[in-house]
Amino acid sequence: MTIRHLDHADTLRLPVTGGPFNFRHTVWKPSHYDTPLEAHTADRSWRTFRVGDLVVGVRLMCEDRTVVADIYTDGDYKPTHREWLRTRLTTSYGLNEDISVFTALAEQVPAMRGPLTALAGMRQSCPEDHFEISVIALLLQNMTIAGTARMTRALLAHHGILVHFDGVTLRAWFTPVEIAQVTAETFKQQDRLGYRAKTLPHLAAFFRDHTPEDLHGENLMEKFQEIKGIGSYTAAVMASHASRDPSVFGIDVWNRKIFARTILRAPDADAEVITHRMNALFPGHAGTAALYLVEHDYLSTPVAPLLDPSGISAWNQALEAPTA
DNA sequence: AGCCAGGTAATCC
DNA sequence: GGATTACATGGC
Repeated sequence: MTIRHLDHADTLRLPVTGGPFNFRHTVWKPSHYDTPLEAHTADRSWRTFRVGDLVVGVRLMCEDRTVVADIYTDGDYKPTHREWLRTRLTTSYGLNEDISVFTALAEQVPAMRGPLTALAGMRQSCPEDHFEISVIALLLQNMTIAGTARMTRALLAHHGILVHFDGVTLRAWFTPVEIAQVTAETFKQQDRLGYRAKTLPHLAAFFRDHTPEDLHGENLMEKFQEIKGIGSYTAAVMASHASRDPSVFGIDVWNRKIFARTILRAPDADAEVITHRMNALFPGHAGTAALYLVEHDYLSTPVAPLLDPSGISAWNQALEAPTA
């Protein structure tokens, strides 16, 4: 179990455009389950990224209308990496996105009053790339959050990269190329993915052979669902998060009840009814509305609460333990 | 001890 | 077609 120590290599100052910005609720989402990929305190966040072969640790803070990203790496950091990271971070957290159209629509909907007030300026976040978010969506299929978190830890412990930077210990994703030769049997026996094990090699091959850019828009969604084990939910999570399509959201048995309760004032409802209602209320922005409804629902009882700064060392020890 | 979970595809009428 | 069921797993 080797650990890689990443050194400070750069500081990026990323301007925020497009109206109000809520740093904390953009970078840390109350509904997101705990992973070794990131850590958050009240005013700063740490997150790992892959830039191809390069492994990068990022510490994020916010000064007024600027996100300050300190970059840590142990590789050969080149100017192209700087530009790639500038683009990746700006896109991942929607720093250049204008959500005023959504806000104007939401102000007309009583059910959105609470979410808008509490979360004003929150934007979609997806530090994962298309492959990584697809793995997460795959692990969410028909599984409890505890089970999804367990499988995520197993995959990252066995196939990811353990890193230490700026006083925190985290893991970084594997790339499609790095797990291309891992068999479904290994994912099943070693990582305990259950029936999802069969899908992961296809996911890796898909994103090894296609860049999301050359399969844009609906074409990507359609091609993606040709993979056995990838259905409308997993594809929608990829589209709404990594492709950042504000009109799309994946419906599952969990958020379905949240939407039914908040929008339809019912304990539950058919997915088709919810989709129709959300699209009618928020044409072109139903995905953003879904994001606000879910995060507001979890704001008072977050799945993975913010760490106290003194809690970071305990976090580190848990990850560095051999069984992590 | 069972259920069943932030789905999907195969099978059945 | 739409309804029903198997799929793997382990936390509660």
